[in-house]
Amino acid sequence: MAVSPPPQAPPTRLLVVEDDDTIRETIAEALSSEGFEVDAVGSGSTALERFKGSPDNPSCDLVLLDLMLPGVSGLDVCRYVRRRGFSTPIIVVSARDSETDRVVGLEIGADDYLVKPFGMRELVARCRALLRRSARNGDSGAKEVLRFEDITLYPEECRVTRGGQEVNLSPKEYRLLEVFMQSPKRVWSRDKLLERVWGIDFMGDSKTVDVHIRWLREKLETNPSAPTYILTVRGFGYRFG
Amino acid sequence: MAVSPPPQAPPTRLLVVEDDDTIRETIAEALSSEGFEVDAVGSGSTALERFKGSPDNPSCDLVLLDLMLPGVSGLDVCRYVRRRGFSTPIIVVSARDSETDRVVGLEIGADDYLVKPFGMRELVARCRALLRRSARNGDSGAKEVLRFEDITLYPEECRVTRGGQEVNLSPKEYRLLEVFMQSPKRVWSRDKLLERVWGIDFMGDSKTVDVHIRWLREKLETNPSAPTYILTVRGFGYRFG
DNA sequence: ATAACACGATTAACATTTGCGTAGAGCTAA
DNA sequence: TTAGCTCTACGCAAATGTTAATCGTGTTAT
Repeated sequence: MAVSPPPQAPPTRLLVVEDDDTIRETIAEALSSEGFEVDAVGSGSTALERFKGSPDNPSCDLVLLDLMLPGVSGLDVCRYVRRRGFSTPIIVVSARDSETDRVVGLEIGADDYLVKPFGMRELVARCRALLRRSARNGDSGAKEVLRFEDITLYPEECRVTRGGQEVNLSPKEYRLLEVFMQSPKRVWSRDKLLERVWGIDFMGDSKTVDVHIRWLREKLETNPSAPTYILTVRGFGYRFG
Repeated sequence: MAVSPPPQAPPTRLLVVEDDDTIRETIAEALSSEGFEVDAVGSGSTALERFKGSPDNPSCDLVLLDLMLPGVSGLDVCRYVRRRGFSTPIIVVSARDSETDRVVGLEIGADDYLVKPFGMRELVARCRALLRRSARNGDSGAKEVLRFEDITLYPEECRVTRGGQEVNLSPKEYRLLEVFMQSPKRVWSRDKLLERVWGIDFMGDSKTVDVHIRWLREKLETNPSAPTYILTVRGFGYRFG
């Protein structure tokens, strides 16, 4: 397959729910080292907080859920998540090994049921398989059009307009703008931008960002030397809006 | 007013691939009694015949695949199915129990890996869970004629015309055009196209896409070097329209 | 206030990537 | 066999990305 594409997509976010500190850490580490962004919590109630928002805007892309939790059990979490309308993929992880346990877990809305102890390679493979399946169904593909004042960015079409006029951006310029528009007002350091747009393995100078910002301004701003969209925050970086 | 007939959903069709007659019968019976339509075959080569058609017209909705088959192995079947671009859910069923076996199975494109012996209730639960997850794809059967300007694509007949004139496309060219026409304006990266048209485990170069795009333009465009249908989006991929 | 300094802006030279077009080899089916 | 399809390889040209040197401007210490 071709060279992996630059990180135009934000990293996949996994929620790990497990009360045993050792296991939780092991899992979190294994998944992090595979490039996932891991949010590891130790209780069901904390897990529930991650699903307070709208199902259209889930705070994670996949849940690893231990069943035997003190207080709010894993089954409760699963039920709650589904009842609230989230279709986030869930892999249940449990020491309970009976067929009935598995069936109940799956029927309650989990996508997979993995019995402890298990190997990290299998865990990762199952996560990947499930994410692959979910991605294909476009659950996560609902990229919304981003707007700010008279600027519009169409993620599906890699296209930007200002005041209805097409703006022709290079890939780096486009991704910079995309990152900016995904969180207006937020200040981005050069390093964070490099990480988001160029990828973690970029080894060059952070000054590179300056140049691309300049070019982006050239194409977006009315007066590139007195920008109104992409603002400089001296000593910190840049922000949009 | 007449009573409207109950909206009858077509039954879910499962393909069971298992060489052991007893096991195959047991599985087929268990699944039939759950309301599934079961197509049980005893060899890999027979299974392959079920995937001769177009990925948009799969002959089944889920595959239960034994790995240890005489002749064409289960892994071969899985690989073939994915390589041809089918996204049909696959549950691998195997006596092989090592973590490596499972990881390989999942990485090759299976959605789940179930170790023999297993209970029928769990099997059914896993089928249901997987179908539930895949269901969002839902539009199996839509098969509408796709039009854009003077180009028309007839999915049922795998046929394309431009200005009423028949355009003779190879399978890859046809699939490419089909993917494009299913979402006009949308930008497709080479990798995404490989995934959609070639299947997830295609191991070749993404430059391959370029060449097929070239051929497609050759047959579709008035001036292939100045395309008006299939446009290049430098740094991102291609788009239609 | 002003000089020294730090940081960002700007530009141009240079390097790399990307896409196009072509040719040819491997494979399969008629 | 021939013919069609698929994939890989290579060279070219243009677009894009990176580096580095210089210029401006705001900040700070004296």
